[in-house]
Formats: sequence, C-alpha cells, structure tokens
Amino acid sequence: MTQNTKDLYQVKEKMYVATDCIIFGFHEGNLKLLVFKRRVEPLEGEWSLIGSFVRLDEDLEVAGQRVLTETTGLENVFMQQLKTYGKKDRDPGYRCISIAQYALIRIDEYDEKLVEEHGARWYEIDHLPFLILDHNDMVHDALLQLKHNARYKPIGFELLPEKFTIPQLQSLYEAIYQRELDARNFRKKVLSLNVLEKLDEKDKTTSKRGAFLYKFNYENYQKLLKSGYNFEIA
Amino acid sequence: MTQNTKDLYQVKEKMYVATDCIIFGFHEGNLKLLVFKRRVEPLEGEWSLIGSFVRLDEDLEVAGQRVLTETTGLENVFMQQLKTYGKKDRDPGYRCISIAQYALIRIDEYDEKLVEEHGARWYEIDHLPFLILDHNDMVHDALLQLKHNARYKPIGFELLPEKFTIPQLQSLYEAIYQRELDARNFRKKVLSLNVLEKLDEKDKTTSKRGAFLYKFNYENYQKLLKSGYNFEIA
DNA sequence: GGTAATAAATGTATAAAATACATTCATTTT
DNA sequence: AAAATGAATGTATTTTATACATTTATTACC
Repeated sequence: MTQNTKDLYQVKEKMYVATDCIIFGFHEGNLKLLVFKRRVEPLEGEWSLIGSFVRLDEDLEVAGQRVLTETTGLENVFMQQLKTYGKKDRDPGYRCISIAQYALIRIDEYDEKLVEEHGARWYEIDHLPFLILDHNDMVHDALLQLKHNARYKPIGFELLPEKFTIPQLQSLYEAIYQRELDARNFRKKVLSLNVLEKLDEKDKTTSKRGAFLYKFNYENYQKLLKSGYNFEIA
Repeated sequence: MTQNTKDLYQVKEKMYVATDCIIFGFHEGNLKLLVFKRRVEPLEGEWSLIGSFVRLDEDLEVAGQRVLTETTGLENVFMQQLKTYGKKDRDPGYRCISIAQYALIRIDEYDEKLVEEHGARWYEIDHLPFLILDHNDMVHDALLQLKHNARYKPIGFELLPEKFTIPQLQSLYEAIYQRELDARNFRKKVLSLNVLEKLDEKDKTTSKRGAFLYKFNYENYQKLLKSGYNFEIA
C-alpha cells in the first residue's frame, strides 16, 4: 500500500525543497564565508549561497554534503542543520522552501580550482556583499548559532587544521566572539578541559620560539561528557 | 517572469512538506505532551504528533499556528522551529519532509472539548506511548532543545499561568531539568535577574500561608539583555 | 658569537558566582 | 490556643572567572 500517513482529507500540495549551505572558513585570524556568483538567469551575476534542490531519493543531509563536495571537493565535512526558511513568498516565481545547513571547513584543505570553477570566493564575515533572497538572513542566523554552539560544543576545531597551536585556537575564538580574550586565562581554560593532546612538534610560522601543536582528543571529550562536566569556552 | 532562482539545469522535483507540532504543557509538577490518536488509515488508532501539510500559500509558522488553533483553540501560542526531518524514507508511500515545531502552552487555557474532539490527550513526558514514524525522535529532540533553551531564555513562563508563584516556577524547572533544585538558591537566582514582578496577591491552593504571585516583566527582560547580562537559570 | 627582536608560555591575587545547609514565618485547621 | 503546613529567608564555603606582568625559547642580524 502506497499511502502517506497524513490524513487524507487534508490539502496535499507539493512544493520545491532546496537546501542552502552557509560555508564558514577561518584564515589568518578572520572568519570567512564562501559565496558564489550566479551564472544563470534570473539574478545572474548576483552573489548567493551555494544551494541545490533536494532530490526525491536523497536524505536532507546527503543533499547538503553533495552540494559541498561539488563545490569544494571536500567529503564528510562538518555540517549542521540551521533552520528551514519557508515564507510563502521568499522566492519569486514559485513556492520553494529551503533548509539552511551550515558547514565548517578547514580552509587549507579545499580544492581551490573547483571553487573557482564554480565562481565562488571567500568573503570576510563582516564585509559580505548583498546576497540574493533571504540569504543574508541565513548567514546572520548561522553566525548567531555558531557563536552559541562554539561555546558549548567543540565545533571550533572543525575550522582549524588537525594540528593547531593554542594561540591559533584563541584567535579563532576571538574571531567568532568578535572580542579579545586574555591569553593566560584562555590557555588555562581550554587545557583544564583535558581534551587537547600536546604534540612534540612546534609551529614556527608566527614566532621565532615556535608554539607547540595540539590535537583535539575526541575520546577525552567523550569522557568529559560522561563525567557530567560540560565543554564550555567563554 | 516566473522563474525560480535555483539554477535551471538542476534537478527539480517537488515533494510533500508537512509540519508536526510537539506541544508541551505543565500540570501538577509534570511536563506533558499532547498527542493524538489517528482516526484514518493508514495507521489508524496509532498515536502521533499533531501535524498537517503546509499549504502552498502559507508561511511555515502560519501552518504551525493553524494546526495548534485547530486542535486546542489557542491563538498566538509560543512556538519555535525545532528541526526539519528529511530522511528519504521517513514516511512510507511517498517523499515527505516535515518541519517540526514545538509549542509551549498554558495547560489551563486550552479548549478541552476541541482537544477531545480531535482524539487528543495529554501524556506525561516520561510515559509516552509509541508514536508513528519518527515522531518519538522529534519529541526526544524537542525535549533536549527545551532543556537547553529554558536555561538561557525566559521561555519557561510560557508554560505557566500569567500569575505564578516562585515554588511553581521552581517545580517547572525541576520537571524540565529532571532534577531537584534548592529552594533558597533558586529563589535568589531568579529574583536577582529582576524580571519578576511581585504582586499583592497570594496563591493559597498549596499552603495555609500562601505564596506570593509574580508576573514576568518583559520590559525588564529587555533591559537585562541591553545591559549585557544574560538570562540564565541553571 | 653576541645581541636584539619576537611571540609563547607561565602564576597569583582578587572578585564574582554557585553551592550547601536549617530556621522562622504566616496562615489555616482543629 | 495549639498543631500543622508549605513559604520565606541568610550565611559561610567552595568554585570559577577575571585581571594583570614577566620570563623563555628561538631566530635573525650585525
């Protein structure tokens, strides 16, 4: 029997379902967003988030990952559903709702050529151009969500290379929170959580002395959660 | 020109879009959920969340409010988008995604008759029946969200009558967090936020002495936010 | 080879917030 | 007038957040 579970007497009308990706990156102390320039009418030449229609045989998350892979070459990227935008007139022409998902990518790993081919480029988060439709709203909401989530969940690490220094991590949090943090207190706090693993290597690109590299330790993070403590970096 | 803004070469397929409401209430110290018994095939007789297809000419939020009004008689209820459920096979029969929204209602205000007419009833949150499809997942996610949000935003008040006592508020938070709180510390904390307005009335239904009634003061809450402080009840 | 330059790394004292805990108070009932 | 009940209150202690200045390891330069 092929019958949906919604009541049959209800109005049933199909609509277009899209997904749009808010792609964050972090480079040289700045939070960045990947946007792309439309190459087809309507709105050709306008800036926009990268999106796609969701296919009938495709999970929502899969659709998001597909979009990301098509434009950046990256697979298994950190991505999280943000919100569904469904104002009836949000898209002129016909009814289309969009599930916005935000992605955090390691900016050093993406495929530059592929990105260029798609007419995409990185913008600093506070120098964004006007984006089509409600895409600026999406970015605004995503940024709020990122600020909130980075505080309570270890998602910031998704924006850094696998090996990173404490000053780099601090700089990332400063970019996300848009305020300066005290180096001593920051270091004390993150190390107290016991989720960073100190390596025997140093990064010497920013200082003569060099800064020790660390790795996020997922197992220890699980232990932290089980012990009832919370991850929190303010 | 009626043309959508997604690229034209993309696959465009329409699908059904529904919304499901996770309706929370609070009564006699217990968090409750309003569920309803299906009266039509398929899955007749099974318990389910209350939902509806979203109409082509209807905003998402409007659809949620419509569902709520139809079943409870309440208008302008507190409602917030939770998450969109979009696994390709979540609904047997045909492709249908659902935007889950959760509502907080004052359990003393709803229209009992209307609710009964819809075959609905209240269940305590930890004695829920099996619900169809992914509805139990939705409830689970909504509960997590409620726990989180009640801590950082003054949404708990949506579940209480307009006038409430501090012990009632405490009891609500105990139900949400599923742990006991210290009466002295709780009172100290909520009063320190300066968002409760003490009234000259007492509620004497639970004690001989009676407990003073309070009202949530939205203006003061706005002041709190502007002053840079955060609402937080742990 | 010594000196200057640079960012990394570290500790402590103070203030603020969270927690633990027991008694008195106002009112009603008998 | 005495008993019973839940409401209301204060303080000491622990934990956590904040503010702040110096030393260290290394490289580059003279």
